[in-house]
Amino acid sequence: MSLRFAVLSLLDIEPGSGYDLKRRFERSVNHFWSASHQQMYRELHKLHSEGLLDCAEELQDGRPDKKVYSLTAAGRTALEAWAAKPAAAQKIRDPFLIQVFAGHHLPPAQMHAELQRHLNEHRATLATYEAQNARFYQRPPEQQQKLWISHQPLLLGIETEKAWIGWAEQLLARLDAEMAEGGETSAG
Amino acid sequence: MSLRFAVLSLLDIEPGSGYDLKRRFERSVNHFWSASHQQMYRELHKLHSEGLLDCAEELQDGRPDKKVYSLTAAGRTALEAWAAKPAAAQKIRDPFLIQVFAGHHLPPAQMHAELQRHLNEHRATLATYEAQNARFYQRPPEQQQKLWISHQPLLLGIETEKAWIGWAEQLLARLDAEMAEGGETSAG
DNA sequence: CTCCTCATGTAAGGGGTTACATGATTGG
DNA sequence: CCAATCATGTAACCCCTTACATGAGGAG
Repeated sequence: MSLRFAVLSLLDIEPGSGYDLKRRFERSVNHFWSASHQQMYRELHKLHSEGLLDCAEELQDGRPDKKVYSLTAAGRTALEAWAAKPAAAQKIRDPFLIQVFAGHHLPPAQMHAELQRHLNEHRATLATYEAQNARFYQRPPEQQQKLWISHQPLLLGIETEKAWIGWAEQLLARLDAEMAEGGETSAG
Repeated sequence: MSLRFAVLSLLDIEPGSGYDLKRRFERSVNHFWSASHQQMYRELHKLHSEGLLDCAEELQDGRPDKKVYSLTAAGRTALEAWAAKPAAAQKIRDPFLIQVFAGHHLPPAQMHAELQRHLNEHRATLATYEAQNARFYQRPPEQQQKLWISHQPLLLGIETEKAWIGWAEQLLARLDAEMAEGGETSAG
């Protein structure tokens, strides 16, 4: 039920094709939602068949034709109704944490390597978030004021990544200590 | 693919029925994974049919009989193999953030109320996590040492909830300012 | 008498992933 | 020649959610 409203939200800002949407997902809402192109196309067909979207075929030469979707009045109504509807709070759901939970099945050195790999990934996503954030603050002030609420999820993404990184660093330090202890010949 | 290993991890610690597992999920791994009883039963059947679990029917009187599952040698092998297998880092995926992103469709007062509701929920889950954490530190030291790695996901849960709460408080403050400004008759 | 706990399941539908399929244009 | 970009789709499968179904025993 969430994807359709993410799609409606983006098409409300600016109409576009499935292909366009996929890229806009990657560039703008990636920090709280993602979807494959198949999901996009399926959802667009559904929304169109339900009368929430208009579809205009745009013929191009040198390039494949595309279908540009935009909200109908019913689509806008549906979006507004949903925006006001209370939703349940989301909980973490991270497969890697199952691995950590079962971490005693792994030698500390290997656990350390895995964690380090994840830490690098999270540092990289933090960097992209901060770049996006910096770009936001380079926009003209009136745009910043208009878009400030849409910008808030990115700030949460940044804080969450920082929390993850802090946690991983502390865990790595502890694993280092554990390995040093295990590797010692006598002293305790 | 994740549920099966969460199930194997818990049954590796102690065998149990589907019903048992459901409760153990709620009490112990709830901060990073959850599942309904239907998922449990389905997964247990599958794991059993694949030879990763043994099943012993335990007849009880005064209560319904139960099926107690435990790992086979193949199950333990599968669990260990999976524990060593690199997994992709998880990204946030929160429907509420789509609502925030589309927040301009909502009057600030209503947005404020919704946020406050979510904030309360997150504060409540933080409280339960901290209670769980306190209980961990009341265990005997040798258990703490043995289980320290399995305890780490809870620490991440706590940090993540704190980050969420901090973010929401800052957003609420900003919404307050916004509403005060909008409610003023002249001064600005 | 009603609700809760214990204990297991079926069925239907929605959401998401992965693989396969097509076909022109541009860049190295 | 190979790869990437633009652009849309089908098919199969798995995972998750929700609703429905059964039935005994204990607490209020």
